[in-house]
Amino acid sequence: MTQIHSLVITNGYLNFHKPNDNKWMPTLLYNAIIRAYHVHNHKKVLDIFTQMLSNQISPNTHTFPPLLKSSHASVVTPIHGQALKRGILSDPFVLTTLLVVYARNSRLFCAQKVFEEVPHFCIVASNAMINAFSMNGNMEGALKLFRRMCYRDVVSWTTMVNGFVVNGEFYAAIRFFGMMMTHNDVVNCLVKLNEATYVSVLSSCANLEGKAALDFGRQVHGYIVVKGVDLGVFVGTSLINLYGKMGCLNYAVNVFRVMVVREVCTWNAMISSLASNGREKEALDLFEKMKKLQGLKPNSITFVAVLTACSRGGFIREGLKLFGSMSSEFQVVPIMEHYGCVVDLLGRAGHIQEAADIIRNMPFQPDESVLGAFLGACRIHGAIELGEEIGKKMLKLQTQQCGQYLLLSSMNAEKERWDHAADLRKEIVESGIHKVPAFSMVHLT
DNA sequence: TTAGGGTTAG
Repeated sequence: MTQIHSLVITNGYLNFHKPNDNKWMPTLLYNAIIRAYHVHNHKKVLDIFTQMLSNQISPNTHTFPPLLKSSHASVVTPIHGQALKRGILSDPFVLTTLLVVYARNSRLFCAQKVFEEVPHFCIVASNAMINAFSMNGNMEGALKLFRRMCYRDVVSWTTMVNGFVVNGEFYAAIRFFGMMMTHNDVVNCLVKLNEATYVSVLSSCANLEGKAALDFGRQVHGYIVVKGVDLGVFVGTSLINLYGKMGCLNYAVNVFRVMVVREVCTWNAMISSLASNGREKEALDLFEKMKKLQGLKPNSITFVAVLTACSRGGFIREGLKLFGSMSSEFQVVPIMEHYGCVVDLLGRAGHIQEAADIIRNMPFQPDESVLGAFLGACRIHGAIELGEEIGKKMLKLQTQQCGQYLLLSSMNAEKERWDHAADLRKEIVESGIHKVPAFSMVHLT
């Protein structure tokens, strides 16, 4: 990439207008380079754009989409200004990209303002705006716009279903999918469901508990089979995830077997399913197979899955070995989740000191998930002093989840250290953390 | 040459 770039520069194409050249030539070249950097090394895109301007080459409508998508949040507004200055702010491609980028940076109001500038009804911009609302937690706005649209396509419907999923409204997602299936748009074959639609609805089923969600997911699976939809990576992985979460391991294995193309995420879903259904050893075997037979490179999520398998299966040595190999062998830098797994791994087995050492040597501050795993272990194995040290740290974090503090308090109580237990409860109250009252629900049909 | 929706962990 850099070599091609240098070649173009040394040939002088990017620096001046040659008299008889097509005057758009430098713009086209810059656009091509910006697009290529956007894909391969997006941090350099702004530099190239600056260079373009300093060489007095005019950007056009094709310059802005990859430039905006590569840019840091802090430069979106100045680039917006540039587009305005260049008189290309009525272009739907530029406007839609701006809208998407503002929404991605949680600037919903700016996204809405940009959307209002789109001169005519544009299905792509409208769908992008629906997504902007959903990603910023405003499903009401998304629904209002969806209803107002003069026509909708499969992306409009799927974006709505997915919006409910990312906002945790799984029942609403399933209901909306049901509406979609009976709507004229679909019934009259104006809109054909695609992989993304199935993925969104399967994901909402997987996030629910109970037989009803499993049955619905199986119906969707049946529909996919009847319609002769190829089991692509996305749909296949979603099905494995659904069956794995629902405890139907055999179904998950069957889907995994018939899939022709499997990517890392597919293997991750299968490894996780095995790990969470009591087949930890098979999860680790599959991990070996993935590396050796398929030559695939495990990613961050793969390691969460295998470390979970080790933790649940009590494979301490294997787990520590895997954790140690992450950076050195696979260039995967451990993040909070991995530390959580290792602390859980050691803690469950009663290696409290080693778990504490891991926490002390973390390159960043542990969060409540890591400390919580440790505290749980301290409680089970009666390590009161260490538990207190970590518990105090958690109080300093001032999170609003009180479960773990109460756990610490009960630890003291169990050991009949009532004064400590009482002090801790007092500290909890003073730090403004509230206990969420437990509740149960009865579903009336 | 350009814009919109999707899978995997806890």
